[in-house]
Amino acid sequence: MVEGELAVLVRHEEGSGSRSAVRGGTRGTLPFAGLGTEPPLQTATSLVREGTGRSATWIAQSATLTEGAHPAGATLLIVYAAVVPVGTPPRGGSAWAKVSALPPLAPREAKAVDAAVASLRDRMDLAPIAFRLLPDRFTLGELQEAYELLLDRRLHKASFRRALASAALVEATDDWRSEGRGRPAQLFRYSPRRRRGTRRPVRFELLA
Amino acid sequence: MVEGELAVLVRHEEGSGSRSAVRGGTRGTLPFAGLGTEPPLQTATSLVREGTGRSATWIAQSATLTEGAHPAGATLLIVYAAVVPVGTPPRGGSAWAKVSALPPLAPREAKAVDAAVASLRDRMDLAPIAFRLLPDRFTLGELQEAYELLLDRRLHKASFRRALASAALVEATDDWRSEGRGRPAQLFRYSPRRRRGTRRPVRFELLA
DNA sequence: TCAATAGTGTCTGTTAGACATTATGGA
DNA sequence: TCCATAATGTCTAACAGACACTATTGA
Repeated sequence: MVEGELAVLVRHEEGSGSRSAVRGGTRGTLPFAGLGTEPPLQTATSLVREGTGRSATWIAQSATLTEGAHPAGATLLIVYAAVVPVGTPPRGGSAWAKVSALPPLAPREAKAVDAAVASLRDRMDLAPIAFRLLPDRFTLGELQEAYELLLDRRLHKASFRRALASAALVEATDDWRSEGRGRPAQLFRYSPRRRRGTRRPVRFELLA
Repeated sequence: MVEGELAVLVRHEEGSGSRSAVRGGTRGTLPFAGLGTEPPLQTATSLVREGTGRSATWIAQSATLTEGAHPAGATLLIVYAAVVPVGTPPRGGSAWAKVSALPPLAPREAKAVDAAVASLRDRMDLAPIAFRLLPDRFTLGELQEAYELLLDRRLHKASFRRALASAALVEATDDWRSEGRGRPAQLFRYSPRRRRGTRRPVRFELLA
């Protein structure tokens, strides 16, 4: 997450002659490794470590793509979506690129980004992904922003906090953070207490 | 769907000597084809046609597995979940096997079934999967059974119908079907009218 | 007439969203 | 003091689930 937007780790290609020069900026590539003997989940985990110096706070397979060209010449691309907290600095010549302002990517890599973002959105109400985007301690405003980012819509503040409180997912700390003008916000920690209480009601409205 | 339960198309292996004889019944294999030049979605679509003689009413990629042995010796298995209406007869030596009573499968194929079922359950409220399990015309009781099967829980009849009516997803036909004793049930057709009306509220309760 | 199943009407507790108000800091 | 932001209390409309009831068939 960068400036309130989802961001992806990209490595900008070395300018290898005029061939790789493309209108709209330098080309980028996503973290990639060939399929070896180890499980691909382990490979993905290592790629996160190499690119950020820390472990992902959430990771899952998103899709497997076969259509479109890939820079490394692979015939098949297993896509993983991994999450690290906001503010994690990139390492090893990589950089964060907001998903709304990606550098030019190979067609298949652009699809990979779409699939990864889609899988975050699809799974966010089955896994605490929003919390994984935040540091250990956060304000409720920050948490709501993370949810709004993943849901791609505005939420009602009072409703959001009521539902959060009734789910007993966060624990207040004694610290407050002052951010410019207004009243300081209390810092919270993710500390789930309940176990799968209510079941979600059937929702027909989302069906085509 | 067979007898109110999800079922998978399996081909029972020929008894090739005592080696393949396994306690618990003959071994089975899932529909499979090697990765060729065509997109795997197209391969999956063809496999459904070969196994059922008709096109899938819904299909999507579920997972890509690398761990565990696979009968055809593949190093990697791209799993697709496809749906056909209840009552579709198997073809070409295949048979329907209820997911609760599968024949012995290779470890990776057992995982494939789990992944396919999980992807149906995960996506059912974003795609009209329950309707795809039913024939063109169905009773509301049958529809509710399909939903209960996918949700793995009982639903309240009046609530189910109220929500369905307000979503304007089905259209009544003039036909009724008498099934044994009681009052005949009216037949309905899937005929969605609304387009993404209400948004689903944030659900914290499902998060660990 | 009885039994069994389909379909509905009504009530109630819960809750999402709107609105207003208080709390607490900086300028 | 004013302003900006956090946090919270109250009201209301919507709705899920419970229950009871009517409707319509076969036995």
